[in-house]
Amino acid sequence: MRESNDKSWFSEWEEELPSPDELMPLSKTLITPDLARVFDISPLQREVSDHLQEPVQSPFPVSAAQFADSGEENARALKRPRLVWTPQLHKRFVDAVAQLGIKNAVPKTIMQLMNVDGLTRENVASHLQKYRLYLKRMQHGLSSGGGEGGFISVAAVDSAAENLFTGSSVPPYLLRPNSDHFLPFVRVPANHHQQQMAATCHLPVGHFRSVPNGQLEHPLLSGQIQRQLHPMEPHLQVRGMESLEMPSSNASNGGRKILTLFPNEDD
DNA sequence: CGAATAATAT
DNA sequence: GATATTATTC
Repeated sequence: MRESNDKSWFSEWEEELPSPDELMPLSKTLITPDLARVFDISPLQREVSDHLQEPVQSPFPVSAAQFADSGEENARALKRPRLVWTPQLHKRFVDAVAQLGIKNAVPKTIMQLMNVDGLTRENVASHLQKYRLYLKRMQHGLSSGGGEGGFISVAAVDSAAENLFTGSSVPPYLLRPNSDHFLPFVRVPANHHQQQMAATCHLPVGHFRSVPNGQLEHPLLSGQIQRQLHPMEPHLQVRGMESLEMPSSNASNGGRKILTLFPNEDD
């Protein structure tokens, strides 16, 4: 309808627009440098993909940590965000525990060895509690199993995992990374010298079908790439068919095949 | 320190 | 709304 004299008001409108350098850049932080310093917020929040040895930076999304301000109850009011145990952080944790040995692996020493900025003893204590529960259940789950010769036969498989694999439903830990259901992890003699951690589980034979390259395919695994199996073993992941290995000797125990999942190489 | 329990997050 | 994860309590 009214197209004709739009040019004039548009020009006026355009005149009043702020110039480019009057605009706050999209990337500009909303936290002033002063505030950042006071609350120990790193300006760039480097990725934690650090080179080994370097202290890990604060694992918190926004690390509102040190209440080093001029004594106000203000400081007490600020609560730090929940810690997220990323695989990197967890790796540090596991390494620290392993390095300390079971005797000295208590929250305080673990925390010190981890050397992570902003990590508290309580953080570690909480995680350690969960980690111990995991270890306990894992030990309980696979008590006996004498495996030599390529593969370990797992006597007792975690009941939840067993049931879910036996039934026709898709196992939840392949769908939901955060499920507490887990596969039992065992030490498996690797091809040559060293042992390595691996997860084994039983799968119904009928669900497999052979594919030309000699490997086996399973409907629950196809398309499942880079899926974490258990929060306590974040480095163990299903990697499509590449991680599927079948012991021909063990091929038929009770109508099951044993699937072995190996951890990723990268670290 | 660690188990139990509460509080959040998904 | 249940479950998993993290925090807090004792």
